[in-house]
Amino acid sequence: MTKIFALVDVNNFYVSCERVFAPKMENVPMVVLSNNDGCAVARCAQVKALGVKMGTPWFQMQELAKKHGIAAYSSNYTLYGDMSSRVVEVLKKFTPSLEVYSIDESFLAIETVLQQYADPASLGHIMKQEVKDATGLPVCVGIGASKTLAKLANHLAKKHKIFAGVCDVDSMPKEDLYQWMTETAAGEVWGVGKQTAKKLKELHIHTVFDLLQSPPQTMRQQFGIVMERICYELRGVSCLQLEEVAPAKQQIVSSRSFGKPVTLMEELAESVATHAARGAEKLRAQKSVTGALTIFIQTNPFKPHEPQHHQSITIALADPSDNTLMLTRAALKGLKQIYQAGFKYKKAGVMFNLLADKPTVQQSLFDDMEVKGKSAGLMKAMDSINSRFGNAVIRSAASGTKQDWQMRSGNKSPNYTTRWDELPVAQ
DNA sequence: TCTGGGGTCCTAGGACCC
DNA sequence: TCTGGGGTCCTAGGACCC
Repeated sequence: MTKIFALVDVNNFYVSCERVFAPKMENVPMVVLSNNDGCAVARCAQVKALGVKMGTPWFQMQELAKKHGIAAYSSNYTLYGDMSSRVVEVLKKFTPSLEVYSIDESFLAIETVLQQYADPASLGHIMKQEVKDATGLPVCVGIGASKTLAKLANHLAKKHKIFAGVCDVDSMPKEDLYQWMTETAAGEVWGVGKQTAKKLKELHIHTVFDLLQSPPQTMRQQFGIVMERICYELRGVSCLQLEEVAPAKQQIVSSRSFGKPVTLMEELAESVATHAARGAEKLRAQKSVTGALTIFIQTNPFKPHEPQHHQSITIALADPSDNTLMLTRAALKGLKQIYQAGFKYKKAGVMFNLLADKPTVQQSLFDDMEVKGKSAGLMKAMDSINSRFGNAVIRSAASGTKQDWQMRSGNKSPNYTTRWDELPVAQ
């Protein structure tokens, strides 16, 4: 059966969540601010129209805020997480084949349920209405033969009123789709960021339609495997599967910027200990243990004239653990190694490396162990992890570069080997 | 001891996503 | 004065081993 993907995405998610509980804000221009009320992480439609970009520092938009009466809310991630789950519950009633892609987006495989509806767009409109009724949140729905096309459709649904929030590029006449693609910049495509868009422009690829017409194999040579996949996906060849079961995290990070610069070891220790504990909670929530953790502290990169100190250290644990006390102790031990008095620190955090079979040990600390040279240190770290997890696992699963894989598997790509064989020859 | 090529593994960092 | 937090994947190139 031909695959059909739907992407359901909440409009201005954080702002919409706040508005559900503050209806009087419905028509007031507003933003939601990051931690420490530092910068805008969500903007309503009106504020977007004023040209305020994602991540704009709040202090930089004071004048604009005064002029247009922009309200600012501090973020409440517990609320957003809860609202997110409610949306997913509503969508799961349509099909269990659902991938929660982010806090405000889900992909659904809808080909098996389509016969119950007049057409895909009708299904989209019903989803939209049911989410609105159950949660109060407005969503847009994009429908297409690949995830990338569903993303593109969702973009069109959001941007052009004519779609009324639901756009199905799969049922659309080809001339119409090509017209929309001609009117949409290549940089809007999922996976094409700023740098890539710039490079594309140099090759006179400006619009989505231009990109569609570029041969995938050629694009692979110029941009790599990610771009090749994008090109196929735009042509309706689905290369990205629905991931219904969220894979376990490969790393868990807890970090925060400080409201004010921090110079004292004790204050950093307090922060690092908190992050270790938070990370440990996340670990236990996904039933994982970590074999190594990285502690990092940073000065303010926005003040390049001030002395900068970005330092991190990775510690291999004697035993993989999810224990708060153990992890906190290790984190503080690491902090002591990298802390230097006299710097104004602006951020601190802890990262857990979860891949027992693919450890990332940059710099290891071993008591009573003289490590000569980087490589010797790494090998000792590897050996110490090997001895706990078993050699076979680590050695056989060691990561490979593209070149390694090409040699091992006969010039196939590492992550898409099975899929690759299924791809039809491009027209 | 010197020399070189091929294979392997890892790091660092870029780019992207929300 | 004030500038988010949490992720993934890919690649170039260095270090090392045989």
